[in-house]
Amino acid sequence: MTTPLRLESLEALDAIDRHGSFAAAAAALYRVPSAISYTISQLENDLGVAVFDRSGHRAVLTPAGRLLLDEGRRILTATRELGAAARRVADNWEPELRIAVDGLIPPTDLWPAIAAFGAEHPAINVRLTEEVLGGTWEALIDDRVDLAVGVADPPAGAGVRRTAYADVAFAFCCAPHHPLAERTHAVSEDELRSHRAVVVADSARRLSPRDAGLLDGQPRLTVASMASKVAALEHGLGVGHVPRAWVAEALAAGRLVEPPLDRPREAAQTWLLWRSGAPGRALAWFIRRLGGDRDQPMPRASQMRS
Amino acid sequence: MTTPLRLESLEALDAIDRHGSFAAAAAALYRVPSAISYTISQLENDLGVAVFDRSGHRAVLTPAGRLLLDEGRRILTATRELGAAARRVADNWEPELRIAVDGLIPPTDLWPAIAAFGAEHPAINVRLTEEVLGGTWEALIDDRVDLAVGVADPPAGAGVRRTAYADVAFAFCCAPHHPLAERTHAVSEDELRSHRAVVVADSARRLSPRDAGLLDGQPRLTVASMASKVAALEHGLGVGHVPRAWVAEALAAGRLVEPPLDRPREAAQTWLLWRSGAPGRALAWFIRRLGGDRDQPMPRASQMRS
DNA sequence: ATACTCGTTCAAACTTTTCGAACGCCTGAA
DNA sequence: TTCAGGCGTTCGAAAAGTTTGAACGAGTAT
Repeated sequence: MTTPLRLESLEALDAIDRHGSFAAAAAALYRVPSAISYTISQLENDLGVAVFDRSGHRAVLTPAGRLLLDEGRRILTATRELGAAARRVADNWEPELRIAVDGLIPPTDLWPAIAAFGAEHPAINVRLTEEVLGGTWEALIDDRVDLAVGVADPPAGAGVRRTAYADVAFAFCCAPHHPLAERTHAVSEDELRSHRAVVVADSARRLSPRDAGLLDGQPRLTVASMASKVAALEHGLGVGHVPRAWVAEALAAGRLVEPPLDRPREAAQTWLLWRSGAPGRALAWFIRRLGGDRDQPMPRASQMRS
Repeated sequence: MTTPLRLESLEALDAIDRHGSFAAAAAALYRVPSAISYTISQLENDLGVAVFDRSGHRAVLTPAGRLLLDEGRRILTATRELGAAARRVADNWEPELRIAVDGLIPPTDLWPAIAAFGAEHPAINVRLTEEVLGGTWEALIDDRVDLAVGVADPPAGAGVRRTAYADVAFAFCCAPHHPLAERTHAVSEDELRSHRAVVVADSARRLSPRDAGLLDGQPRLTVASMASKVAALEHGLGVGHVPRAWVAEALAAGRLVEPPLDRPREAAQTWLLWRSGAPGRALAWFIRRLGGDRDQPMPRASQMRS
């Protein structure tokens, strides 16, 4: 139940190794050599283990001493880091900020912000997850993430705040060797229904999954992520709407083409969402960086579009 | 340079959380409540952070306090474990024992010994690697492992001790659909030369690789491990000698067959090897368990069979 | 109301750590 | 070889830090 080791002993051990002698360590720690001697013999007493071999003239580490030095340094580092982390928490900085990016947004969109944050606050971890449709919202309200980026039609819900994020424009794509690729006049909804659609599965675990604007009766290929959807489209496995940012390069390179559509899909307004209540400073940093200042409360359910 | 945290503070924090109140923690630590109060306020002073919220009647952890408690417990555990590990090292127990098993020996051969060791000494790590031919020896003399198991023809070398390990009998195998499978009369060396041999690559990184008793001019398929060799033989990719223990099951199940051979390969004597010098107690444990007491010095080079 | 528990504060008793001086040992230069 | 200088230990005295017990105010359960 009692700690058989004092941090000061490890600190002395570290200083001795770092400076080469008891005397030099004493100087470095603003203490007198006998105090270091005392601290080390106290360590040896606590442990019942010889840390230095004093048979020669200069004290030299025993194998056990070596282990204490090496592992002890890890403990010292962890301890200092813990102190610093506690101070950050008290200062309202989260130890880790968890962000979910919706499949609508290419994760690369966030890299500049994350890089900038990392440069400013190297000690705060950022955990990025990718979610789809309802999964993004669910991750937020289940407290699995602190910030949701790029949610298209946030359901009504108390306790969530939001600010506008990007407008996402869609491209209707298929592979160049797909039957629809040669079309010069617009494709009707009826005609579309006979071609397999590639859709991304809702990543919600708990809430009922939502459809992503699908025409009924259309055959589907369901994949797990937007990246897989793009790959499936490129391989000619079907057709589908994809955020333009995901496929700009593939369209330019000719790996995908855009058949004209009778009723093109409208751009979607997407949002930045976070739970209301006092946000931590890391969260505030990201909200400000990604969303600017246009924070607004979630509308009541009656005001939501379905 | 100075540690802004005392282990006793973390211990007090842990006791408070564990027992529910300052008073109960004091009792558990055989101290008086005011001493606990003192220790905690010292922690708060060191850190400049409130650990408990005293606005209510009972003190309750702040978020920073929660972090200190959770992470502090890890530090306490690591510290205690370090003390114990140092004591073991001083007592000549290695913190980790590294064992190389030669490809001749199925790794499962060692599991009973490793399981027994783990039960006796749960705190000592065992690292098992698999090597082939010269690689096993090399791992030992390069100090990448402490013990080599199942080496067939150890080269002469100072500074290595040995004791006999298993005799390994070989089976000459091929797949049932291989041309040699139907043979009823013995296969000559000449004839053998026209069939592809599956051989295991020597895992030595530095020393010149050794051949594994191969007939010159025979086409080869070289694989990385005995397990791959068995798999290759089962798929009919060639023929080869395999330690009987590796293929007993495949032979019984008919996935491999044994064509009769003109000159069957003799069983090989294998050895347990370790560097001479005072062995740690974990090493001694394994030597005793795997090799019994028949430890004998390595013969001089002139006495070695090539 | 009352009795109880909680956590804090304070001065006094106590324990631990640091200091400085003295010592013995070894190394390297003269 | 001697000798100067550095190393690490020991010891008593001084300083610093911790623990104690009593007193207190504040909340809770009866």
